[in-house]
Amino acid sequence: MTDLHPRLRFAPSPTGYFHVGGARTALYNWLYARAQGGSLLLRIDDTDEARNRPEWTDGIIEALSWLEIDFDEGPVFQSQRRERYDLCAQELVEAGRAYYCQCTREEIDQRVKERNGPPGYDGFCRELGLSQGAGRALRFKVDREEVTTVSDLVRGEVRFENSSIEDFVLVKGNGAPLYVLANFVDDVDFHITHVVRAEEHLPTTPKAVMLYLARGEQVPVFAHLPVLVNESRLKLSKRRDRVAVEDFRDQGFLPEAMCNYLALLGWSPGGNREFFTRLEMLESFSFDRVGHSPAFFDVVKMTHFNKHYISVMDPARFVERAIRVLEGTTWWEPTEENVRTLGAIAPLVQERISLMAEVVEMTEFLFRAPSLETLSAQPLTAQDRTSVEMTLGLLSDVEPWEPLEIENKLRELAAERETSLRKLQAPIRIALTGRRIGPPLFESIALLGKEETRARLLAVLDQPIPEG
RNA sequence: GGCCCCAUCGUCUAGAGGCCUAGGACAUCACCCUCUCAAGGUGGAGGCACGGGUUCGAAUCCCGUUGGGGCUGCCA
Repeated sequence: MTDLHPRLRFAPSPTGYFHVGGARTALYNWLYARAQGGSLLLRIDDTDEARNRPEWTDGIIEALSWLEIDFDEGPVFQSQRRERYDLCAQELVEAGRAYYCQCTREEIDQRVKERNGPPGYDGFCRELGLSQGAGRALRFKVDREEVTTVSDLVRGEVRFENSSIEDFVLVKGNGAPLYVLANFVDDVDFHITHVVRAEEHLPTTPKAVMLYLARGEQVPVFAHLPVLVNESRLKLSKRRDRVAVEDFRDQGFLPEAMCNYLALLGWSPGGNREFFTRLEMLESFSFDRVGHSPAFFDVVKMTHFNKHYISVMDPARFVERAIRVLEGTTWWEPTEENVRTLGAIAPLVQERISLMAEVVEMTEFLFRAPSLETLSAQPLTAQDRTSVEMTLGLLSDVEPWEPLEIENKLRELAAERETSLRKLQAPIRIALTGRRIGPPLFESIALLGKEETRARLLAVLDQPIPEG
């Protein structure tokens, strides 16, 4: 428990995509370890073979690296440490701290019903002296008279009456170790000093503490983080809620935005600032500033962080990322000219979008003309047609072909037609981009080039005039 | 049911007895700016769950109530 060199671990269970709650836990572990000059271990808690899959492990590791959460050691796989758990179990039996039990779930429930008492195991096999055998689970002998205290950096001392804790299972009937046992053995073997995890683990923590005490090991310090909840204030669940880090990444969330948002979900450095670099978070992080109540995972607010980080991103890096997004379309060709065009429009796009995926709809018009369907879905009024026709005539005189010149011409036209630039630009934008919103029009026209602009304006005039 | 945790605007939070007529951010509404959108500016609405204490003084401390959540698995 020496604070000079704390040792922490993040121990996800590979039962699905990487959960944002897991990401938050990993981040807090990382923040504390780095802030204290300690070390961080990655452990894969894959003791439940029925629910784990190797590809999930790969996904978790990949997502962690994407979030720039790095580890000093690991990954360590619990599935490969079976003999350590078996040995510990055996020693617990020899020391009289654990015993084999052959009760089935049905039998236990039946007895609960008969005695009409509290649910849970009643210690039926405690004094039977059963030996190891097929179908027999190993249970820890809880000292009913004692009180177990958990020292938590977030919540202080939490007391549990042992009488409220049943003789819990350490090893399954098929010989497979359970979380409490494997977790304890590993944390001891790897000299873990600080256990940082979500609050849902708090009720089982006294079981771990009992194991430490029974084996005469130094009990680590715990830090239980508030759970993340959905809009119904229920714990975020993989089944019900949108929680996969991979999904957010694919949609165009930036790792720095996610980390910044997640850091502030349950922790606050105080004051009114909300944007923090990793270094700044690290400098002010501490568990005594972690909140105690469940926090709503708000994608809308995270999107706000994302928009900010996109807008301040290094332009070259933005273009790089934008290209990766465009590579997912059918029409993007990575020619030198296209990359140059993208680079030119990039700053205007960068300050507008919230998600990287929006690059597609913001830039598509530069690489291909709007389809006939798109145009016919937004028919021009007679007035708009005249505007487009006049624009067409005007634009051939523009020299040089620069945004400012184009703007001046269109302003003149608006004045001439006694309309606002606002109204004038609308049909032109539709004709050129097929959309009502997009990057600033004059820059867009300039980038499109005189010929392409003319061609698209002519194309829209070719559209049939709607009835009425 | 039992055990544990928690409780400030819709949301995330600041607040560690007087600085609070409770601050910020997201979301929301109005207005301004404006070639669309975005950004920006100004302003508005919106909260200390309730009841008792303690104290000269409580969002802050204590107790209770209510409410919410977590766990209650031979999952993690």
